[in-house]
Parts: sequence; C-alpha cells; structure tokens
Amino acid sequence: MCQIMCEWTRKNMTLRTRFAPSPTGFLHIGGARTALFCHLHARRYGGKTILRVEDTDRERSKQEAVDAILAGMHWMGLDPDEGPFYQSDNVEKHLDIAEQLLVGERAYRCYCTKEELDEMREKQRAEGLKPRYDGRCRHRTAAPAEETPHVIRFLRPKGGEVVWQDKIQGEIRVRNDELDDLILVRSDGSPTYNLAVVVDDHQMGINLVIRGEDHISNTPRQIQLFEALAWEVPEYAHMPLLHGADGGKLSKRHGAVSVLSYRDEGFLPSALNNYLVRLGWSHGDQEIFSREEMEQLFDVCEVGRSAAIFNHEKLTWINGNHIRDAEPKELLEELNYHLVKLGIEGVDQKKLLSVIPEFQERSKTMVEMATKVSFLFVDTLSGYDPAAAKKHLKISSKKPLAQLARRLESLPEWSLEGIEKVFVSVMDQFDIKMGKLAQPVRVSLTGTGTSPGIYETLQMLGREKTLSRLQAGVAYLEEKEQELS
RNA sequence: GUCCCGUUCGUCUAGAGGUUAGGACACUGGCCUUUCACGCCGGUAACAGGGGUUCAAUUCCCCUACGGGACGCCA
Repeated sequence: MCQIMCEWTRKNMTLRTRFAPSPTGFLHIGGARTALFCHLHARRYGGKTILRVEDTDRERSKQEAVDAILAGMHWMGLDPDEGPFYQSDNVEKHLDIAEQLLVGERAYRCYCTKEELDEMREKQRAEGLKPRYDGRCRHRTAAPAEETPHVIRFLRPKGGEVVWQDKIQGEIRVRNDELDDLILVRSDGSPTYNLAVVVDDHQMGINLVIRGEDHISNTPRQIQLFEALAWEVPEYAHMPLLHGADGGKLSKRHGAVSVLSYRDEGFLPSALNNYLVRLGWSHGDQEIFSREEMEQLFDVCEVGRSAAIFNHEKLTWINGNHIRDAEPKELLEELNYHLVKLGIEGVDQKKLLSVIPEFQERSKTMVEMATKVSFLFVDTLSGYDPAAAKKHLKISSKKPLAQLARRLESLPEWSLEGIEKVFVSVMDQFDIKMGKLAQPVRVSLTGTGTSPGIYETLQMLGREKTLSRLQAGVAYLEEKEQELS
C-alpha cells in the first residue's frame, strides 16, 4: 500500500516536504534525524525541502536558536531548498483564516478563564476522563461584556472519525468525539501553532509532512481544519522518537545536545547521517552508506514504527568507516578544525594532505586523527607518554638509538628503502630484533608507543626532526643512566 | 486516569505461517604483526507472557505486562 502511495506521489506532483523546528534551542540529534529523513525522501523522489521556523510563540522564540539550527543543518549538509521562512511573518493570513472560520460558523469565541478551565480539567481527571474543553461557550450568543478577553476556538465536527494512512504508522483512526475544540487564536490575538501549521502548509504547497511521533495527536485536529477549509490534506509520515541510553526520553546526558557537539567529538557529518538513517531504516545487510546511496535508496515508507536507542559505540564504528573510505582531501576541513582546537595552526596543507592516508585506518574520530598527527607539526615534543617511555625507553636502547641517528644523518636519500636499510644494519650490528629498535625510536619520535609503520613515521617526520628527536631520546637515556649510577 | 503507538540477541536491525531465526555494533577466543589499527576465522547472545486460529506460529487474532507519546491561550 505504501509503495503504491509513493508511486502516486512521484507521478502526480512534485513532492514538497518541510522541516519545521521551533526556535527554542539548538538542533539536537532527534531534530537532525527528522531533517535528514525529509531531505533524503525528497531527494529520492525529486522533491523539495522547505525550512519553516515555527515561531508563533514569540516569547520562547530566539534568534540565537534559529542561528544554531541553521548552523547545525549546514554542518550536516542539510541546507533546505527553500527557506528559512518564518511562521510569524504570516500572522495576518492566519488571522484572516480564523476570521473566515468564524464567519462560516466553524469557529466561535470562548470567554472561559484560565481558572475556569483548570477547574474543569481537574474535575475531568478526577472522574477518570481525558481532560478536554467541554465546549461550554459554543452556544453563547453574546459576549459577557464589551471587550472581554476571549480566544477563538475551532468547532470540531461531531460524530464520525478522522482516518489517515500514515506512511510510517499505517492507518490511524481517531473518533472526532475524542477531540475537543482547539484554540486557533489566543486572547492576545495571536494565532496558535495548529492554525498556523495548517495555513502555512497549505500556502506552501506542502504535500508530505514528515515529523516526530509526538505530533500524531495533533494530526486529526489539523486534518479537521484542512477539511473545514476545503483544502487538500497533505500526506503524513510520523517518525518514531529517539530514546536515550536509559530507554527514556532524550536527555542532555543521552544525546539531546547540539549536533555541533558531535563535531567537537570528532564525528564526520556523513557518518552521523549514516548512523541516523539506520535508526529505523535498513537496506538489506548494508551498514555503511554514502550520502549518494542514502539519497538514492531511502524511502520514508520503509521506516519502522518502533523507537530506537542512541548508541555511541556504533556511531563511532561507522565514523571510523567513513574516515577510512574518505578521500584524504575530504577530511582536511574537519582535521584542521580539530588541529586548531589542539593549538596547532598554520599547518602546511600539502604536507597534511600527504600524511592523512597513514592515519585513516588508525582513527575512529577526527579528534583521534588530529591527536595522532600532531607530533608531525610541533617543533619539539612536550614530553613522553610515561607508560610508553617506561616500557620502551631503556638504557639498553641508548647505543642502538645513537648509532641509528649517526647512520641516518649520512643517508644520501630520505626514502623508505634507505631508512629500512639503515634499520636493518643497526639491528644486525647490535643483534636485536625489530621490536627492540622500532619501539624506542617510535617513542623518541612521537612521544607515544603507537604510530604508523616506523619507516613511514620517519619519512613523514623528515630528516631534521627525526635526528633531533633521536638525539633528544639519547640524551634522555643518558640522564636516566646517570640517575641510576 | 483517558486516547494513540510500540515490543526479535545488551544495542541497531533482517526475516518468513514450516529457517540451524540472518547481519551489524559491543563483548570475547584465535590468526596476521615493528607498535597501534585495519583485515581474516571463530564464539556467547533474541522472537515479553498467556490464550486462541492452524497439521504447523516467533510470524495471524485476542488479552495481560512493560515501554513510549499525547491530553496547554507550547510547538
């Protein structure tokens, strides 16, 4: 059934879908996933994405939040085709429509006070009913007094039910009598979300609404409104929510942080997108998707209905894959970002680019990569990793290290082959195995016990720095020797 | 409380009325090896429970439990 509907959408009209965040905070992982699904589905079917900022609640809406959302979307590569549009720019139209409904007797003025409503709901709750407006102002003929504050409520249809074929959830039906008369215009004269959404979706020609499951309960109300206005009802796809590691709601501890903090953790946007698309959607046994593959294969109709829990380890694994699969130049921007954060600036980009391949399969995050390449770009090491020094920098290594330095100094050509020959001759001379030579060298050059292959490490570092660091290593060992004697 | 939705390894998922219930992350045994990784081979681990329907159900239906969402002059 879903397949058929997608076909229908593709054949008969340009798909137009929107991402509609409310500007009350940054773009978090759940919002990013919604934006991603909108984007992917639109690309798959040649549609357009529209960004609309839902700022009808002026008090809560903040410009910084809009900026943060835009920045997050941009980093994720999810810039919209149209927008951003602001719901608040269309207030006049919203109020026009409310007026129209009033005239058509599909809406009415309600003079109930907050206290009155609270009391009503409390009573309903006590009786085990769903708290909802009982429609007591429906038949009021005149205002209690001139200029009495009031809201405008929608007069919901009586009897019958609202049914829609949700592209993710399947058929959902709700009896009209379960719903109450929702407020369209507040007592301060401003339109509410449900009114604004319907008017804007209609005006913008939105024909597919992709949003979180938390909006399911709004959908029948919105459909009622579309029908009251004799407007075509869009299609809906309600995505299951993302849960935190504890299985509950997303919290600050569990992923509800800005997507940009994932950047700071060293994740690639392509990897984050890849991870998010696999939450609720799959394509056979494939785990790693390029952006192009996602845009080609993703269909919101194939999304599952159950909520997923965010898993940092798997994200990390996927990130490692994307780092490995990337062209080195594609990693440059993020690598520089993290190097700067480590205080390493003005790095020779050509050099950096040439060195990246050695670190791709060794790095699961860009933070890791930046940390690992840093030894190449500092003048002198700030010190040795204590554990590595203790394990590998032993007095017995002093002479081989010194001898290696001497031989390297006179090496005619700084090539892998030449370096290897020198290593072999030193090993022969002292009758030691590779590990006994390579590890002390590695610690001397990088400050740590891990790095790319030792010959590659020397080649990348260059003769000058290699020699000075080997000499520093020898000096360190001499000092250690004296301390012991 | 009321309404809506969900439930396959710890996690993300595949799956079909009859399968040794598949893959991936994580964990773990081994191989490779100059370190760290990568890679390769292997292992542990799941159909929430109870009733039906059926020759046969984890798969279809019902109930229960558990989880989530909604119930605002928020979006």
